[in-house]
Parts: sequence; structure tokens; C-alpha cells
Amino acid sequence: MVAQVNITLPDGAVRQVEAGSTIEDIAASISPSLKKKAVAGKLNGKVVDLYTPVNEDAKVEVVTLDSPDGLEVYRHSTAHLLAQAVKRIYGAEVKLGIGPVIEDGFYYDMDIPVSLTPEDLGKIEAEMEKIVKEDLPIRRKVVSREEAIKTFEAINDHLKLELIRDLPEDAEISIYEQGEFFDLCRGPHLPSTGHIKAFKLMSVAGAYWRGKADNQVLQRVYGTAFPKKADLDEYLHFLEEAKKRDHRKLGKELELFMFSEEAPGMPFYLPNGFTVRNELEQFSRRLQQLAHYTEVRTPFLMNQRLWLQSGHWDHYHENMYFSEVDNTTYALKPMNCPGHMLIYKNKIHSYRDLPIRYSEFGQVHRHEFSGALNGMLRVRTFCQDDAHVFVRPDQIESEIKNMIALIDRIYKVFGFEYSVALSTRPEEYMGSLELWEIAENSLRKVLEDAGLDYYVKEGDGAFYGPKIDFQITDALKRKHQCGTIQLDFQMPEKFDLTYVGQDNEKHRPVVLHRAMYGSMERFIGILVEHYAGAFPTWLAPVQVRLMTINEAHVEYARQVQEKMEQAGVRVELDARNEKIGYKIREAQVAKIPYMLVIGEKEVADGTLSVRKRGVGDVGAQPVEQFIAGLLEEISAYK
RNA sequence: GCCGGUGUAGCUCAAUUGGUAGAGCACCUGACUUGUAAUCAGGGGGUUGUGGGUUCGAUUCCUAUCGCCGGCACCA
Repeated sequence: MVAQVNITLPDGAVRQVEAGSTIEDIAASISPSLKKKAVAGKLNGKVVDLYTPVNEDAKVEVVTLDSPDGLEVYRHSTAHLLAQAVKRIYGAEVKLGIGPVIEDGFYYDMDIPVSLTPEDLGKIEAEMEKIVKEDLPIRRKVVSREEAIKTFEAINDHLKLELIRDLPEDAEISIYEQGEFFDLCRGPHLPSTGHIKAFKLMSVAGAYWRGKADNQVLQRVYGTAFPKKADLDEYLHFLEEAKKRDHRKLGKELELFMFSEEAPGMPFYLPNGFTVRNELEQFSRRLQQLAHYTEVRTPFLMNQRLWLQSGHWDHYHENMYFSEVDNTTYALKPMNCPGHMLIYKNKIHSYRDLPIRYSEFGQVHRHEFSGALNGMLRVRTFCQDDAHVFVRPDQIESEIKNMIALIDRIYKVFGFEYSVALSTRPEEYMGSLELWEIAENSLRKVLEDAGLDYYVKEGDGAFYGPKIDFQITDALKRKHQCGTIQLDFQMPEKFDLTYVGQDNEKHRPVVLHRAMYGSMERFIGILVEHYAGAFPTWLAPVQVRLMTINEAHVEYARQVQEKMEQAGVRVELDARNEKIGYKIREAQVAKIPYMLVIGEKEVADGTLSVRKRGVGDVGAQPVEQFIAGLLEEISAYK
């Protein structure tokens, strides 16, 4: 008589099975189709291999491929498959670092005697296919620390040995084997290599061992895997689509901005791009006026001692630009705060005057590492929609609430969802622990009072204070950090800022740093990709293009153009001797929202034939009516 | 900054084992007078990123350097 154990399934059902039954047995007992989809199990919440026996009463869940846990197991096993293939091709010299699952796939960091090229990936994939066909069973072996060390010393794998050495005392050490291959791994894994169906190696790149810049550079192979070929194809198609929206490509095609070798990482705005930027600025400027901000402008170049005073020199001088004139060292501002501190100090302030809100579209320069540059998303000079608000301690919370509301207002206009993070004290920080404590707690309180879901980024704060970061999600579900609210008790100290209180004594104000777009450049880059270059009418560099059928209609078209210009519409006239189909194609490619065709009928009736981007021909309208409708559409965002 | 890749006309790309560069679009000229995504013909345009080197000869091979791309690290 075999002993029975009670298992509790996720739906609460309790079953009796023979002790020692595996997860797979249990899946089979529930349904054949479940057995087929099963890739792993959960024993009392812990993900385990499918062939793990259940020896006592437990909560049991069958993990299938269509669950996040299942997919993770699947991709993790594909990472092992990759490592095995690489070892087969490049031999025992290959040492294995780590091979984790990441969003959309996995990677494996390896020390390989030769540099892999993209072509090599095909070769490796072919070997992986072979191993899949071999359908090697994947088995877990629990070993002692000594055994583990011996095993990896035998193959001279210093990377794995380092990992073993750093495992906690009480860690259970397991090794997974498949055929001749074995790897130090917590698991779990698929039952055999034959379970892997659709995968692709995406790229090779260098990566520092354990993410430390002074460590050896390993070769990282990125890959992805999906349960079905169709899922993989869909994913690859998504990547293709994303590539078409790349802001660098569209920026060139739509003549928004350009770059030159004469100024690496520093964008040149072309007329179209600058129009977008001006609209964005104007929009934000108006909202800030309504929120009682006043706009200021501070110099680009200021004496080095200012940066010593602010603490920026200590923390960031390697990323600053300096210039020596008249035996004095000046620095290009990497931030706007010190300038605003000087403005605040320009006169005496009463407690009645606070909050004082200075905003600036402030151009800053930061010498980013060459390898960090990326189109408009990471540049060496950019414009922050910056603001510094000087408040009394009792005004901190209400002011932050106002800021959150303003940011929310702006992001909604673009249809961005966003998430919020609280970043706490970094390793290199300025000021006392007590002040940091107070600052972090007050940010926490505001977030909680506002009922916002937020997550905490430990140690990600600025050196002068903790911050709330806003991360937007674009049309392709990618995340970008843009807005930020930072609480700062340090700058007021450094600059000895004061206000006169009700008690006629000097008091220390608190500074709130704030950005909403973050960087105009970055935000524009994000918008280009978000809209795929098809800006909404209010932002479109050219809102309307008039197109004549032949030269008999040009005079009327000019009158229409004049009217629209008077109404403040950005309008162009295409009066060339070209076929209408050709003109439309060009306007379409330029992603102009409204294409207006003018021919004999329109001239006779005083109308315009309207073709809307993305919609097509929507018929004729009287000129005045069209303009009124257009203006209404443009102002709707406000 | 690090690892790897890459750089040919304004743009997108060609150019067999090294034999002194081509196409489409764009641009210019001419013809066509045109109704909702490309009319036809002709023409101009390149020190092949830059500097060295190997070679009778380099876009092609080597080297240095700059830019760009993919990652890593960094991101006030």
C-alpha cells in the first residue's frame, strides 16, 4: 500500500495522490491537455521542475507555457540551450557567466575565445536546433558546495566559481545537466530540450562581468523564445514596426532635426522640428502661467566657483564643459538650479511671498560619454523645462500636489499613461541623514495622500535630495523617464537662502526642483515615435497644404493661403505643375494633417476639397467653414 | 569610456578573388495643363569619413583617428 498525500490545487480543490507522484503525473491526472502544456510546477508557491515528486501534503500548481512563470522557465532553458551550443562550437575555452531571462527574452554572458559576429549567430542557432532535435533530458542535481567547486574547477570556469563563492552559506546549490552540458543554476527548467520550439538570437554585445565597469568584458548574446513560431514572428514584426518609427529615421525624413560631426550629440533643429518645439514650449508656458510660475532666463556660462558652491563640481565636474577667459574658469551650466538660487538671493523675501516659482526653458550642457549618445534621447546639450519653487516647510506638500496635477494635465494631452517612482538617498549624498529622512517621508506622504500607485527606486535619488519620477508609456508600450519633482534642503543651505518670517526672523526656505517634459529634445524624440511622425494638428510643422490642379487655380489658392495665414494656420501652397496624385503623395509622405485640393469646382464655389491624413477624401467645404473647424481642432488641446 | 559592428552622391543602397565608382529617389532643364499616394525625356552631382601604410594599382587589405549603430557602464 503506497502512502497517499493531499494536494491542494489553485481552485481550492483537494485531491489525494500517491506520495512521490510528480507534478507531471498530477497534470496528467487532471487532463491530457494540461499535461501537454505543462512545463513546470509550483510546490507551495515555489517554481519547481515538472518531474519534482510530491512527498507530503502541499499546495500544487501546474505551470503552463501560457503563464508568465511558464514562459520564464521556457526562456531560461533556451538560454541554457544557447550556452550548450556555444560550448559545442567554441570548445572548453568557453566560460559561462550568467544567463537570465529578461523582458522579451534572455541573454547569456560568456567568455568566448573568439569575438562573435552577427553571422556566427546563425551558426549557433543551427547548433541549438540540433540539440532540440536530440531532445536531451534536462535534469537537476543538488550538490554540496565542495562538489560544486570541484565540478567547476575541473572545467576551470572562474566565472561560475566566483558565483558559487558568493552564494549565501545556506543556499541549496544545484546543477542542471542536459547531455554533455551542465550549468550552475537554480532552475527550474523544461523537462527536455525537445520542448523548445521557436527561438531566435538577436544580437551580440559586450557587457561587463557582473555589471562592474572595472571587470572583464564578456560577450553577451541576446535571444528570445516563444512557445509558438507565430508568437515569435509577431514579436519580430513588432520590432520591425518600432524600427520604422525610430525618431532618428523620421527626424531625417520629416526634416525635424539633424546632427553634424562638428557637434557630436548636439542636435540642430530644422524649421519643422523647431516649430514642434515652439508649440510644446508655448503650451507648457501657458499652463505654467496659469499655475503662477514666472519665467526667467539665466546665463549659460558662469564662474566655476558657483559650481563649487552648489556641489555640482564635486559630483559632476567630469561631465562639465569648462572655458577659460581672462584668467577665470567658467563652466557651461549643466543644471539651472544655481542660477535660480542667485535670482532668489537678488532680494529679500517675506514669508508672504512664498511660494516663489521660477521656471526656465534652460539650455544645459553635459559631457555625456560618447557611447551613451542616442539621437535626441541622450544628447550633450538639451533644454530642460525646468522650475525651482521656493517654499516654506509648511507649503511643501501642497506645492508638490500642484506639480503632480500639472504634470498629469500635460501628459494626458499626448495620451500618455504614466507610472510614478520614489527615488531615495543615493550612496553619494549631501546633507544630514535626518533631513533626508524628513524629505523622503514627506514625498511618501504626498504620494500616498494623492492615492498614486508608486514604486520605490532605492538609492536612485539626486545627490541633494530624494525625488518623484514620472515614467510615461508610449504608443508602443515603451517606458521613458520624463518628469521629475525633487525635494532639496541642501541648495538653500549651500546658498544661504532665507526669507523673513512672521516672527521677523530669518528662515530657510526649501527648494523644489521640477521638470515635466524633462528635456525638450528627449520629449520630442519620444513624441516622434509615439505618433510615428504623424503629429496631431496642433503640433504638426505644416498643418495644411493647398494643392492646385493647374495654374488657373493658383490665384484663388493664394487668397485661401493668405486667409489661413491671417488666422494663424501653418499653411503651404503646392502650385507646381505636377499631377494632383503626385502632390498628394508628397504631402502624405510628409504626414501633413490636411491636404486641400483646389480645382475648377472649388474656385467656382469658393470651397476646398478636404483630404484628411489617415482618412482620405472627406468632400468639399466652404473656406471659412474649414478654417473655423481647423482652429477649433487646434485649440481643443488647451 | 568599454566590447563589437559600420561609414560609397542630398537620401536609400549596389560595385565579382584589389583593376581608378553605379542605380532609384531628390535636384536642374524641357515637354505634358493634369481631380485624390509617384507623367515622360535629358542633364548635373562622388579626393568612397579623415590621416598614414602595403601594392604597379586600394571603395576593397593593414593601421590610427572621427562619426554613427547595437549593447555594457554612466545618466545631477
